[in-house]
Formats: sequence, C-alpha cells, structure tokens
Amino acid sequence: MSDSASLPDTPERILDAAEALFAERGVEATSMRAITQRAGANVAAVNYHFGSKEGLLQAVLRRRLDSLNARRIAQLDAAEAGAGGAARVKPHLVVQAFFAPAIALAADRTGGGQAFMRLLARSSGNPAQFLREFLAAENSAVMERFSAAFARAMPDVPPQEVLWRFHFMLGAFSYAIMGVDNLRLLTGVDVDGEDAWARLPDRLMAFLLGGLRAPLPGLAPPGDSAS
Amino acid sequence: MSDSASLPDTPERILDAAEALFAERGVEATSMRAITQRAGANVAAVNYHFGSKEGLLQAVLRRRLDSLNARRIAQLDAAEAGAGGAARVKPHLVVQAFFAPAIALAADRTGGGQAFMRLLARSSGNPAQFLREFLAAENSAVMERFSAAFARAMPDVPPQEVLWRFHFMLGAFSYAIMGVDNLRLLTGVDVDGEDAWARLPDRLMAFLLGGLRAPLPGLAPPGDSAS
DNA sequence: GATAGATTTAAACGAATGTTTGAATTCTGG
DNA sequence: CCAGAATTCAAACATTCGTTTAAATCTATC
Repeated sequence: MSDSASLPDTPERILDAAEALFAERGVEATSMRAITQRAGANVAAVNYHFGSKEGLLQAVLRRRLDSLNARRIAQLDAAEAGAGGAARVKPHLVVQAFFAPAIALAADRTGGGQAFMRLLARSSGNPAQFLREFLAAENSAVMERFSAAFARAMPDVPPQEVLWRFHFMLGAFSYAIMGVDNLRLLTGVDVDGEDAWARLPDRLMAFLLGGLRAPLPGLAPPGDSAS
Repeated sequence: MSDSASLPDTPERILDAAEALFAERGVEATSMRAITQRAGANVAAVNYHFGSKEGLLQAVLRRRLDSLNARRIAQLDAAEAGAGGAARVKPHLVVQAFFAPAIALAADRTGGGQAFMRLLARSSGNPAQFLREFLAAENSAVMERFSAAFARAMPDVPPQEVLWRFHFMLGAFSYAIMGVDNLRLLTGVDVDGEDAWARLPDRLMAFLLGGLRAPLPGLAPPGDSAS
C-alpha cells in the first residue's frame, strides 16, 4: 500500500468489518468474503488470525465486552463505596451501574459501539451452543456480582423474584438496543427526531426501575384502584 | 404408507417440523433436508407446497400469528365493551389483552405453541428484510389498535412515551419467551422447578405493569427517597 | 545484507446449501 | 374403471459456504 501508517493492522480492520456486518446483516448471513472485502484483506486472513469464523465472532465480542463489564463492576464498586457498605446501595444505583455503561456504548453511532451492542443483544438470543457457552462464561462474573447486589439492595423481595426481574430488565434493554427503528416500523409513527438515542437512557431507565420495583405478583397492589 | 388416516397431510407435517427446528436451532441453521427428514417428506415437497424456504418460514409464522392477533383484538374488544367506552379501559386490561394470549401460547410446551413463540420472538430481531416487512405487515393492524388503546388508557402520559413503553414491554416479553433457561444459564441458579412456566404470566405481567406505570423521566419521582 | 519467521496472496478444495427436473405414483371426479 | 390432475420421489443442478494449501512477500534480527 502507499501509506502504511494510517490504517489499523489487518486483524483490527477485520474485527471492525465483521462487527459492522454482523450487526447489520446477522452472523449467519455474513460471509467471510464480505468481511474480508470490506476490510481490504484476503479471505485466508481470517482463518490465519482468528482460526475460524466462530473464533472471529468471539474475538469481535470479546474486544468490547471485557471492558464493558469492567466498567459495570467499577461503577458498582463506586456505588457500594459511596453508600458505606454493600448492603445499603439503592436499587436505582445497581440498575444504573449495570445498564448505563451499555446504553452509553449503544449511543455511540459513529464508532463501532452501536454495532457491537446490537450484535451482542442479538447474540444473547442466538441458539448456537458455542455462543451460549461463550457468553455464559464471559458474563458469569458480572452476573453473579449483580445478582447478589440486586438481592442485597432489595431485601424485602424474594431473591428468585429479583433474578426474574433482572432477566426482564435484560430483555427490555436488549430489545430496545436491537433497533429503535423497530418502533417506527411497528407503529408507523416517527417516534422522535434524531434525539431518540439521546432520550433513550432516561426513558429506558425509568421503565426498568418501574418494573424492578413493581408490586409483587400475588399480593394485592396497594394503589391498584388508581390505575 | 400403511395407515394414511392417522397422519396429518404433508404440508402440515412440514410446518410442524419446520416450526420445531426453526425454534430450536434458528432459521439459518436449519436446512431443508433436516426439515423434510423430520417431517417424513421429500426435499422437493417444501418448494412444491411453499415455493421456497422463505415462503415456508412465512407460512409457519402466519399459521399461528393470525389467530393470536385475532385473540388479542377480541380481548381488547371485550375490555372496551366491559368498561363502557374505549376511553375508560384501564391500562392493566390493555396489557392483559395484548400479552396474555401470547403468554398462554408460550406456555403450551407439548403442542407447537412454545416453539412458535420462541421463533416469533427471535424473528422480531432478525435483520432479514423480507422478515421485517412480513412481520410489519402482519402486525400492523394489531399494533395500531393497541397503540391507540394504550394512549387512550393513559391520557396523562404523552403518546410518544406510551409508545416507547409499549416497545420496552415487547422487549421484556420477547426476551423472556426466547428462553427461560437463559436465566439459569446466566446466573447459575436453578430459578424454579418445573413450574417456572406456570408462574411466568404473573411475574411478567407484574413487571410489565410496573414499567408501564413508572414515573416519567425528567420529572422527580415522588417516592424516590424510599428507593 | 543475509536469514528466519510472520504475514499476505491467489487459487483450489470438499462439503453443504436451496432449488429444479422429469419420471413415477397417488388421488379424484365423471 | 379411467383419463387428468395433483403429489411424491430420487437424482442432479448450480452456487455458495468456510477452510486449506503452497508459493510469494514483507519484517525484523544478527
């Protein structure tokens, strides 16, 4: 090439291209030739640097997921330090610690952040066994840490119920990230202008907190007559 | 064959097999040969009866989606009739009308109901264009009807916010349907025994209602100091 | 500046994919 | 019972897939 100092090296160019295409078309619908063509590399380069297409997908996910999870834990650490004891952290802050870093990543439309989050959200529902195992292992530390944090933050709610609501929060988040354009497509309404992404964090956080703190099923909700 | 009266005809056997395999392995990861082998039919039968693999997927979805959406609208009709005027339907009943029929379908583990709902939930995130267009057209009537119902049921909330929360509810529901085993896999905890599916409707409905009725973002939530 | 290792390249590989063909078979109405 | 349509079937179709090969090129070290 003419100028070699400006471009990232081949593995990183491949990761960038794969991230974008996986997010845009889906993993199975993206061929290695499409990836390498976009990256300006040879087809064999993927197998040389990443072993296989599966290895490439794992590398794409790992590149940003590790730091994302580290940010989540750091924020939870800060919240627990600020509250003076892990048992006194408000649920609001636990939700914030887990989802705020992810939402911030998803709002990064120019860098690969948004593409990565869409890919991650869709990968969470992918039935491929190697992906399930990979994500389970990659997220196990964060999940255990936050499961315990949620249980401590809501001592009046049975831990099982807290886990379910954590699960539901993950779902609402993932689906919202997968595509805000889904909303326009489904309802036919142009929901917002360009600042849909700017408003998403507050909107999503309000919904998640409302669901997390909802009256327990089976118990008569106190303010039910007002709904 | 020996007894021809006991088996469903070929198109229906293919639909059943495709529904199960699409839900279990994903659409792209399921070959036509795997489908026809499970259905006890020839490979060419799919193209003969459904035109293509895309046509088969659409037929699988259409088979149950039409009646599901009809049930949703019927339940909303009943709620509006019982409340004496569409403007006086409680949000609780609108949520119930939309999600209860779907949850009931998802709880049907022996028939294809659960497989269908998992496939439908995953298809909602599938980036394939023909699927997006198909689902948008198939659901447009229900979505418009319920968008309006939600807006009327919550007159004090801006319609845009209601749409967003409808979107979030769809996400929490879809993700929960995609796999309850996700929870055990992610948290390492065996969340419940066999009755996880039996308890899911109440748990999910409580969460959805909590999110729908959450304090609006930007406004100081009244009971925030207690969280 | 020679050498050993790392990287890139064009080309080909075998397997699997969705689809089509045309003959055989089954079903149906007169 | 029989023509004619509908369906089933084995076989082959062309294409695309992920992967591999082996030679060519680049890079860094002594």
